Amino acid sequence: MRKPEVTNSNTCPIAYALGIFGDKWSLIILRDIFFKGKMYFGEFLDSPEKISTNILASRLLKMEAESIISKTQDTQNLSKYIYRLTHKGKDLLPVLLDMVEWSVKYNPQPGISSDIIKGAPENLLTRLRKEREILINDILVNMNKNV
Amino acid sequence: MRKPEVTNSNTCPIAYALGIFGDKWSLIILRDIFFKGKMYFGEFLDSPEKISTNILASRLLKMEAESIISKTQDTQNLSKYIYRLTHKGKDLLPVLLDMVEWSVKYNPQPGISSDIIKGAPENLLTRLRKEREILINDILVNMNKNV
DNA sequence: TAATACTACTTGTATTATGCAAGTGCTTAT
DNA sequence: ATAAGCACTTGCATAATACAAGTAGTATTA
Repeated sequence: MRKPEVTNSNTCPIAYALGIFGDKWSLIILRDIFFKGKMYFGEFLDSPEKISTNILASRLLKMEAESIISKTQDTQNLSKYIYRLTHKGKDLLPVLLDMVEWSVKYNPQPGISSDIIKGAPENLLTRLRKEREILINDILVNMNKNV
Repeated sequence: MRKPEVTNSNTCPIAYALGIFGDKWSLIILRDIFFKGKMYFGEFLDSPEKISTNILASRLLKMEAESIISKTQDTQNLSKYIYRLTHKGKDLLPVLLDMVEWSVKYNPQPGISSDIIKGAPENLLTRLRKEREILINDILVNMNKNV
């Protein structure tokens, strides 16, 4: 991987955002953190999309460099590292939720992504539309509770 | 380019969305349609991001195949084609707006993306938060008025 | 305490996607 | 009739990704 591109602060907002997380794998990782509560390198490898180790490493590095996630050593097991969302990263949840809402509307046979929102799969769409703030709070609160 | 991957209807909503528009160039094109009012192949080539013709052609084809955009011949000039958003495509505006909102918050020196929203650059953030529905309507209404 | 396994990576190579320059075919203006 | 505009396509060099294997530090097991 080459040196992570320094954020171009002179581009338009969309281009700025795309330069940071506008690729498939970064968003898959963010999904796993938000909706699946994942924190470890090995957990990200388990996703059905099958990200490879070098790409995962490069994306984690880039998102850490962009202050979207933080990396800390696991005090319970020093060979593991914990990846968490920063505030800047948590603020990306609306983007992900809009994608979910759009997909639920247009994908004929959607699987449920929000595994972390237990017991509320069928009314997800309703909550996305009418209880957005509450839903966002629920996800953020449940995220790091080792579901 | 290889045959556009058939939409996998069994994936999670995020993966479904990413499979359709989850790459830099598709979203740049959508930005140009939503915020710059672009409609022609040649107009998309003019963006500062400098998309190349083969990539532009492949993305337009894919988004057309996914019913995000439609392609019609320009009756005023038969050598030109007009690309417009379908309803499915217009429903992606919230995703783009969330990206703008996030970028405006975290990019120290943002350029203004919403060229189409004239006379309201400084209170964009306010509108994004408090008048979202009105803003969405404004953008969609102004989009195809050859600004 | 030595050997095995776990965890987070890195490295090398084949494959795929992208960037760039040039060309093609149809339409329109001169 | 000729040239210019427009939307592509094609060929090739370069860059990104996928896949398999290897490495180094920590933890577990015998």
